[in-house]
Amino acid sequence: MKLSRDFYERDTLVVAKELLGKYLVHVTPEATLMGKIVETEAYCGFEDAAAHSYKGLRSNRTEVMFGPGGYAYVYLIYGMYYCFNIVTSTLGNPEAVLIRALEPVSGIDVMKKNRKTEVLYNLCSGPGKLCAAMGITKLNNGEDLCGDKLFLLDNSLVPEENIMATPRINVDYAGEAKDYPWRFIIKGNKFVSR
DNA sequence: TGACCGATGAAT
DNA sequence: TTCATCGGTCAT
Repeated sequence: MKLSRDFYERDTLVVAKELLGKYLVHVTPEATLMGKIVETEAYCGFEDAAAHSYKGLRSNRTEVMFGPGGYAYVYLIYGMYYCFNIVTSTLGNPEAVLIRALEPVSGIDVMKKNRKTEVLYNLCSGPGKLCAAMGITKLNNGEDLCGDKLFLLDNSLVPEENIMATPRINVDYAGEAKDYPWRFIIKGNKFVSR
């Protein structure tokens, strides 16, 4: 069953945790690509110095974060990698969850081709990697995740005792916000980033 | 119009 | 731990 708008339009930290175990699906001409979410990071609007929307910075890039929840925010990093985020909270609240790692489920042959590697554990174990594997590019920016092309499938909640929270990755520039425990992983899962 | 730089990845 | 890398962002 597809996740609906009201799943996304809630507290970002709650959504980041509850996204663990859900399935990300991308329907492409070549294959239907699917992976289970095993690692997320929350980015919370105006007050989060690590967020692109810090202090309410509103630009062409961040515009989609200000819209309703359940839309894709895809941006280019380091001039060569894409990162896929899910916009959370409601209209006017620029918050999002970065998807950092997936456990490949289907379309694995195509993922291997997209990533030019045969190593299963290396296919989606990082934000740039999973975008390459899943065929997600800036063309998907602003796409409605309640549509039929790029969406999420429900799955049972991961029990609290199987979730681990840690500080976020590569946000050393963010002052005290760099230590917020807003990265969530499924404890013991072998497909998380390093 | 252009100076600046990053929510990474891969090799070591 | 280090380092290559370059399109895009944002302020002008």
